[in-house]
Amino acid sequence: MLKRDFFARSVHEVAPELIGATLLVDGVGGTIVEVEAYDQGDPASHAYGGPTARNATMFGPPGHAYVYRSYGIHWCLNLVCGSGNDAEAVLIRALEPTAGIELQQQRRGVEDLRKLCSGPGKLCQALAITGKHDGLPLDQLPFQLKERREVPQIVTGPRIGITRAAELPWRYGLLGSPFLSRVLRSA
DNA sequence: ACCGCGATGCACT
DNA sequence: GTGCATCGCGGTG
Repeated sequence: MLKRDFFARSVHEVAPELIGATLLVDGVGGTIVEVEAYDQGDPASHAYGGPTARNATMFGPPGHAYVYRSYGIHWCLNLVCGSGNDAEAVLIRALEPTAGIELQQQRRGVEDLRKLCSGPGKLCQALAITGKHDGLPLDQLPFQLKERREVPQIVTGPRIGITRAAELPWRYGLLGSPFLSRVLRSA
């Protein structure tokens, strides 16, 4: 299990190490295959411009979940990193489903495994992550984060769906995975 | 393969 | 009022 110390480092160290780790919420989830890093002073980050009610969790201690509503419809999950109060977080963008697949299919209304968790909004729907998870510690139920066993091959590229600082190659993916939100070519 | 759009909430100007 | 760290659908190559 990943402990809080794991997250108490620069988001740029933590983000690539999350590829291959296992994320479960109430026993449902899979292998992390795609993430994005957002750091302090990043114009694309919710924390850019200082603390607000929405981003308060990002300014709190590492090892906690930051969950926000996206486009009024979806939820997105971040894992807070850094030494504390420095507003760094990793956006979880895609999983390869491995646990509770039937439940995920039911929640998503789709059968195709590649469509269950291939996007930040999709995986929150599949794992039933909502605003009530915002601020919860990652080393306690309902969360379970398991360290990867082997170092996977990782591809980097620009982040997705942002306009500011879009050129920064802070998206990390598992090489060749069919469960990514979009194809990732080396940058 | 890409492009446009609507749904819907809320932080911020 | 504007702009999103999105998704799914329908249109066009």
